[in-house]
Amino acid sequence: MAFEYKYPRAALTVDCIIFGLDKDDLKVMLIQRDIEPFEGQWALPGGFVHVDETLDEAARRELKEETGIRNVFLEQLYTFGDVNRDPRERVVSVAYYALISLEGHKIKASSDARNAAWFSITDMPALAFDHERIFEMALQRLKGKIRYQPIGFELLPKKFALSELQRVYELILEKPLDKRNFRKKILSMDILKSLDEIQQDVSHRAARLYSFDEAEYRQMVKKGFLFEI
Amino acid sequence: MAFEYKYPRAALTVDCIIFGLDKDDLKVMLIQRDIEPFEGQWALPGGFVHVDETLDEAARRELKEETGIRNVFLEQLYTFGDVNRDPRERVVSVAYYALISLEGHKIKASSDARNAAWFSITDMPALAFDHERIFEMALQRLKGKIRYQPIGFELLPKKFALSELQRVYELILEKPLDKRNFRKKILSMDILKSLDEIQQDVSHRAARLYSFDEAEYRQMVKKGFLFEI
DNA sequence: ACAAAAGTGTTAAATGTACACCCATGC
DNA sequence: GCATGGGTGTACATTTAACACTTTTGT
Repeated sequence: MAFEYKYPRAALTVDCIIFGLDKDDLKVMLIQRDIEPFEGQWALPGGFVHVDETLDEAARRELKEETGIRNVFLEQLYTFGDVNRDPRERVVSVAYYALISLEGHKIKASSDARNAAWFSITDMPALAFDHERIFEMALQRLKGKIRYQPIGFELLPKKFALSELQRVYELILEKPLDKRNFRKKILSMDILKSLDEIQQDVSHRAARLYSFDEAEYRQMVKKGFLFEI
Repeated sequence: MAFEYKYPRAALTVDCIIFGLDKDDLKVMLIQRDIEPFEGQWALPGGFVHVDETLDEAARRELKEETGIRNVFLEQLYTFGDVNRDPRERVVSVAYYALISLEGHKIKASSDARNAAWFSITDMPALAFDHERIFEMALQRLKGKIRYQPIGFELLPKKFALSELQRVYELILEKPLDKRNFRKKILSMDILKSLDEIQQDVSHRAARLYSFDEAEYRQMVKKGFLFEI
């Protein structure tokens, strides 16, 4: 069976930049290609958009297939449509980025036989296609967005210490932040629930744990609140 | 001649939200559809992406065909890919938004026979397809972006008065701004060139004209400057 | 002379920034 | 007892916000 059109059509794919926080390291999941073109090179996970699924659905499907993870932060980044970005034929790719925590649950890197691995964003290999450009744009988006949207939490487990949150910001913004000022600012927003729990298994004084109060945040946004670090 | 593929492929289009500033009115260009579906309804200008042009090129081509204008601010907004957004078949649309000034040069609304017109954003008709959603997102983007990127100038002629710039901000942010504070802030950034020219043909004291100093702005950004209103 | 918008400074309040020590815990 | 990070307050600097009158020009 074949499908016929009057004019040539581009193939449509989604590519995912999956950011995962692993202790003090921000990492990205890459897959080693096992076919030409760019055989053996690392690339962003992705695949074709089915004709009966939305773009978001396609991205979530890919994400699930590659990492087994559902219900994570996933947002459309940009659509890349240079004519020769794929040497085989015209391929337009809608890029998404996801934020997940690698702490606690082990995130499998790929469900099938393909070679997949996490790379620190400071130590990336050469990437196939225009994936370096996609990666750069994702980093820029993350850097910009973390300052005025509460997405830093998405890289942490549900329950986290303030110092962990601070480290997320320092990693992404690439500059040190003052501990007291950071705490003052983030707590003054009243979007964190202070839990009656503390860190476990640390070899020093255990920190109090907090969780992001999304319901409260939404309420406040309705009333005109603007998150800003 | 026909083109055959193993799997069904979505059609790929670009849609443009063309914002034009007309005195105190922010307007959007719409085209009245002359074929089904949604015949007679208003829609965003747009069309198919050719297989040998990039997405940006497709958007600029559409823009030129509809308004005759080149060299304007044009930026990708978002890609819309709901399965049934077009009742005929699967169509994925990459939306772009453009900012232009309607002052001075008369911008033709459409080059061909189609019925095209400018609508104030506060007085929009029902739109075809999911174009209302696209329009809403474009407005949101504009609202957000104008605060931290120097794009307000794009809605004005090259030479403009500070009060005109202020009105752009007031229109888009939907709130009044203090004249003295606004001037202080924008002038303190040193991204405006003060011209030795004044407004012509106004029936009151003529204001000094300014122009956006893009070269200077780029320099400053390199050194870490962040535009913010 | 009046209508319309241009242009101009000061003050108080709020916010941001810099900074250092004691505390609790595990080893 | 010492190493490690947790937790806390204040003073100063900067930024924002509120506010009203004189000037210029065209009619």
